[in-house]
Amino acid sequence: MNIKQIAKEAGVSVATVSRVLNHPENVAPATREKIQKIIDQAEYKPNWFAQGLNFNKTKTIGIIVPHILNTMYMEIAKGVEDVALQKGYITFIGNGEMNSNAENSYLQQLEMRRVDGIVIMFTSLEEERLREIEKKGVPIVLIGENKKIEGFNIVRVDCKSGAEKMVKHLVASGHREIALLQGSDPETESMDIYEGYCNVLRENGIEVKKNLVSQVANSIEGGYLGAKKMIASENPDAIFTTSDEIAYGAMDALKDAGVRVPEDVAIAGYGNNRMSNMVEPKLTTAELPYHMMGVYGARLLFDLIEDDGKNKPEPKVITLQSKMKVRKSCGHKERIGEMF
Amino acid sequence: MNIKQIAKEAGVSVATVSRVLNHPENVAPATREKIQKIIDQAEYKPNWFAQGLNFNKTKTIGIIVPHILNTMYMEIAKGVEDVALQKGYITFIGNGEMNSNAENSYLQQLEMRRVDGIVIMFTSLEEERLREIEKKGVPIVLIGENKKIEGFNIVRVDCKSGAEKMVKHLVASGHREIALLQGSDPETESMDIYEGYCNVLRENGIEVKKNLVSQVANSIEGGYLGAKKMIASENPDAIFTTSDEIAYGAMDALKDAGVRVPEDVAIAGYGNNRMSNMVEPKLTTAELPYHMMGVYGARLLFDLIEDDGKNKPEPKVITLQSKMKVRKSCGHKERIGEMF
DNA sequence: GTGAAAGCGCTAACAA
DNA sequence: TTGTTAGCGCTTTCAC
Repeated sequence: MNIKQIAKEAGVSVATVSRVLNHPENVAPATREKIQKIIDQAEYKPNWFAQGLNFNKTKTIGIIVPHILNTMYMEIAKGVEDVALQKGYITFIGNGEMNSNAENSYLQQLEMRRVDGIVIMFTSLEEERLREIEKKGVPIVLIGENKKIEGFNIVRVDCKSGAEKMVKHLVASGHREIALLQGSDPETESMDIYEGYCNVLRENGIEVKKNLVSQVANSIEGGYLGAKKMIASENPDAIFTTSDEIAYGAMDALKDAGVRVPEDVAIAGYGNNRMSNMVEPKLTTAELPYHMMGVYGARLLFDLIEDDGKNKPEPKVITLQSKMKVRKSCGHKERIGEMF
Repeated sequence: MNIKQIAKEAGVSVATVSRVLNHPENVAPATREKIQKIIDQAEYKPNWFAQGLNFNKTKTIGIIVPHILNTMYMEIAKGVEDVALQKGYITFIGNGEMNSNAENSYLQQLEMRRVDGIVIMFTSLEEERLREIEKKGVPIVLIGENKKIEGFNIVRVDCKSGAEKMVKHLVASGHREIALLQGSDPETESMDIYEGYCNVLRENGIEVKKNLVSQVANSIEGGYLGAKKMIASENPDAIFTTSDEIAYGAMDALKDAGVRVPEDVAIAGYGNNRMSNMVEPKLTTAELPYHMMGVYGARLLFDLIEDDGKNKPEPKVITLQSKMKVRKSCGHKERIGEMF
């Protein structure tokens, strides 16, 4: 069913049908209703391609996530999607696979398919590449910081102060030998956490010991191996990790080594994964506002998309804060952050 | 940059340019190379819409998942995506939100956007609706069974025999008062598990007690509440659940009630979530071949897409088996299914 | 208020 | 081997 058939059936020209679709106010009520009725009962939908060819808009936005199996990224994506859907847009979710190759080829696909905008999370792409896309008129918003990239609209989390809160909590709980298991990606976040960690230790007159800081893979396995190695040579009384997954692995390593958590060693994570109040003991961690990150990111994007292009506004930076979730793994008596 | 400009620059007609794009073998090598060079350095990409208007193909497939935040569904989706990407297709992932309304509106979007095929997981849609889409020429493949729907290509898991294996294991471990916490969706799976559960009990001369079977929400919370209620009135020595999430909740409820797992009550789940060997005690469960479900689903779909349409083959049903993961929550001595 | 027709960028049938 | 041109389905300008 196409516009021609509708026109024929209604005894009007295609132009008139097109008008009731796009500018109904310019059509006489009687004709409009007659045509609309035919459209409705034929369940006629304008051809997507033909429309695109004219409008050059797809009402589609692309999202690139570092990893599709990571719930936190998907929560951000859902935030983006929620806003997009509400605006009548649909989203492509692409798996960045944590490497710039995959990101790149997905980006190319999105570009080819003429998406109206792109949200990229924790990208490992070069600034140069992003500029290229942007220059072609496709607005880009970043979620998650990357120190090597500047001048884009971005939603970031203040990891440094998040880490500071956490380390302060550990120090206040009597810990002094605080180890840091640092995941390698996202790099910027990890480094910010390191900074916050150092700040608070120094403020409290605690020496930052090189041996207590260790780089590990950002995964359960990475945490397991990192913690195992750490306790083999050092005697931390607390372990702070840059992700909850690392913390899970660390917990398991301690358990296997017969070290009690939190009695012997406290553990604190970062990210508040869904499972962090299911592990035993429940994990103290910092909650990131994932969904809101997506929502804000989408809003930034739509500001760009809906911009008439005349005024080139300064790129905006939205900084969100994380929130402490104190649970049992740090030995706190109360169990804040209940099951539900 | 469009095909006309390329043609002009190369001093040929648009047809020739179009040919080097689509049927390069029909172009004289010299012209072909000259044109190709111009295409390359101009980074010319054919207009998506114009191509679509001619081919009426999008090289896009739609995936509808029940819930975007559920890793298992996303793993299946990744299986689909892996195959699709390899074939040069890109995927839309749509959030079904566990209800047919959301599924429906997403489906409509996919249809409008002329996707070449659709994979729907654990759908709650009516068969009627699916037929409609199919009739419009969009191939559909189902992943996850729905007893109310028949006659589609489908990938399913043999949950009944999976449940039988599990209950046999529980019985063999000396349990007789085996409770079943049954999540309400996906409904068919849940009912198949129930069937398997009954079968094995009967085979072993164990009465199926109504009070030991309880319907709960398919979530951690559902499991928590269900287990809490169950142990308030009954004395099960094992609890089998239709999902790992329910099992997590049940574990927590027992813990809160001072009941030891597995010493007092064994717990077995279904699904082998990523966290199931991180909870304490590690959860005995059945592993479903998520990724393969997606891969097989995609293959079925591409069979349909690539079909010339002449022969209408019988819809295929692919049945996959789950695999026991025996861990500590059932009191088994060995810890099969290690950390990694 | 409505219709005729040009044009969006491309493909492919037909002609040369 | 290459060019000319109709046509994919729609929107919109320009006339009436």
